Amino acid sequence: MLVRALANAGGEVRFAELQRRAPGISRKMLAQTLRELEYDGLVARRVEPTIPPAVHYSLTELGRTLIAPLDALREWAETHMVTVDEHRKRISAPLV
Amino acid sequence: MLVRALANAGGEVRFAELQRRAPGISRKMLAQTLRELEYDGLVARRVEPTIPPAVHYSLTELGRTLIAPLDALREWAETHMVTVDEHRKRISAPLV
DNA sequence: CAGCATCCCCGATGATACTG
DNA sequence: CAGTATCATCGGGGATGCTG
Repeated sequence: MLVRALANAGGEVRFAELQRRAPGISRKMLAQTLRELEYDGLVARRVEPTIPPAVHYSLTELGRTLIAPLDALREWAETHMVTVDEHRKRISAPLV
Repeated sequence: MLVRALANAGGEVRFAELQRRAPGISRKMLAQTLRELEYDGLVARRVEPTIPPAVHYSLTELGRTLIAPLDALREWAETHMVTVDEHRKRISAPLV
């Protein structure tokens, strides 16, 4: 997730760099999500008025409070995905 | 969320009861989601072969391990939603 | 570089009706 | 009671192209 990508970066990250850190996300969704997160006050956006412009994103203090609960979830997923997969196979009734 | 509704219930809950505990969710989505959760091994389903049938749902042990991280997130939301709302108003550029 | 603007499509979900 | 089947919609998101 974006918040994790921004957290990993530590400080500010530029748009393109963020895209590399969030593999699979399209430019459109990246831009859109960043706008939402900025709107919510979770992400700060800083524009350097050069040509071409350089835009830097970072987590706000509020955004950083989200890291822990989010990581808890991610860790749950990592720890239990194997178990879940095994259970799915055991059922062997491929749902849908 | 369903997991929370099941957690609240403590033990087994029947379909209709679950629907009451998860307001806003349609019968279709409830049934579908329950099947997925069962498939993943997070939810156990027990059918009493009476007429009409009585189906009982409950969290498995695996399902219960998900409660904590999920609640952490929910609590984050409850604690910070006010802040987020305030920030949105301060921006006053109604996004979209 | 960092986005918008468009067009387009498919899948997720709701509404409704039927059943063992 | 506890679903399933069918139909219709609607909007999220991808692809592409343009621009300050």
